[in-house]
Amino acid sequence: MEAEGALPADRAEPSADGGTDLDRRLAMALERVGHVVRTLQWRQAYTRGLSPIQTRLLLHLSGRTRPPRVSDLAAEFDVSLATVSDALAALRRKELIRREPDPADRRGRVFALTDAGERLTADLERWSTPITERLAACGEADKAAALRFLLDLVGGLHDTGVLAIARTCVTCRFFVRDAHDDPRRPHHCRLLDTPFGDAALRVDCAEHQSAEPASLPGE
Amino acid sequence: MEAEGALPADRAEPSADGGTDLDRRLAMALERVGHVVRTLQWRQAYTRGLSPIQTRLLLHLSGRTRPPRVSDLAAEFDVSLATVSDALAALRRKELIRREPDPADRRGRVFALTDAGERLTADLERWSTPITERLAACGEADKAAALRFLLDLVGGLHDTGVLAIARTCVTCRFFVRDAHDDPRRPHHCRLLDTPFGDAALRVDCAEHQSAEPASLPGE
DNA sequence: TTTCTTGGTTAGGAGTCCTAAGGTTAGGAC
DNA sequence: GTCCTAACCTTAGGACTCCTAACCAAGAAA
Repeated sequence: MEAEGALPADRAEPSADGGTDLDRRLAMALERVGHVVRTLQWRQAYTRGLSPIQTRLLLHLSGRTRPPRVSDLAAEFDVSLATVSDALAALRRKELIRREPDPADRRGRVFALTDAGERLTADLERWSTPITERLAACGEADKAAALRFLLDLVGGLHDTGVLAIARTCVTCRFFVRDAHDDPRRPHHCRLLDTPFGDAALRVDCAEHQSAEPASLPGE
Repeated sequence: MEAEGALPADRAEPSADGGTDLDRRLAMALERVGHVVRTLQWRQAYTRGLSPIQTRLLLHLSGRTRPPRVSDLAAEFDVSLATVSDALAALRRKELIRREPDPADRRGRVFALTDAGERLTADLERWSTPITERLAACGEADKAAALRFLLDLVGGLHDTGVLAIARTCVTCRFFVRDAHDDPRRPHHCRLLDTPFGDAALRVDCAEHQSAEPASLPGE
């Protein structure tokens, strides 16, 4: 945690090492939030005898339409194959997940929750209740703006290669930003052929298809 | 990662397990951001031969006015004394930090960066450049709103006891929200006796003093 | 076939994180 | 002053994360 200057700065002065003061404080705020998320997930998992990555794997497995492979999960969590393989083995020992050869290519293995895994996962999903309870007090417009801001940020970081995986609207080829005049529902999803607003932006859409040429100058 | 419904929902329908759909998606977005922060810090640290908690300790030590004790650091990072003690020992072996008995109470130990530690820390602080670079493209008003939103969230979670430590304006006894009519600088800091706006909100203020009775109904 | 390549697993090592069991120091009681 | 107890920290032991490197197994190509 970096220190802050002696006086509150509210102008955007470009500073010595990259980013304005506001930008750096915003990054610090994101770090604080990240810490909260980590802590909440950890607490939820610990009492159930699970480790952080095991929890994240279970949560990810739940609600996937098609079961992922080891390499998918490694890319998703930005860790090595070995690490995921290890954690998956632990979950298999606890009989929370099932492993099968990928029917499409029998070198690969795909994973799915067992019934016990489903039940536990439903419980783990409650890690966020302290946050959602707190959010209930916030204004809908503020929340929609925050959602859009955060997704634009992760979308941007995905485009610059920082993040390997991002299945959010703002990186999807079906997404058309500000396609409509209606300020309530400016965006458009070409897959569902529906207009929608910031508050409906998806974080992790099952139908997501990457808009690869996002970094090209033309189009 | 929970799955999302088949249609984009932009109304605030209270859902089965706590929180509206928007609230849950916002929590997921915060998780994504947390993942990005973790990943960036990890990458910055790994090539320097440091582990995540070692990095966080170094960053925290830098720019503290008074050197913290082991128990302070444990509370800060929501881990046990043993864990911090361990990581501090590793940093001491690498001669990045110095340990001394607390002059005020010689049971305690206080820690400060060595010169080598200072130099390395200046480098580690650059973990956030991918984020700040991306933020440079965002509007100042959006960033100020996001900063305020995030700090209100961590402030709220601090009040409800989820987070032990929060040295942000919104939890400080010197902070008066919306004290002035000027929409550019509505808030007031009673310590510095200065009005300021959302964009100047601090994340980790050295002068912070906890506003304890925040949870009381009266006042 | 034989070879190359890709997808996973396993082994070994450093580090995180816990609980439990020491060692010091501080502050009272006597 | 001496003893006791509480506070602060360190160490030990164990499960897990995370890496790299070495290893099998199955598809693809020669």
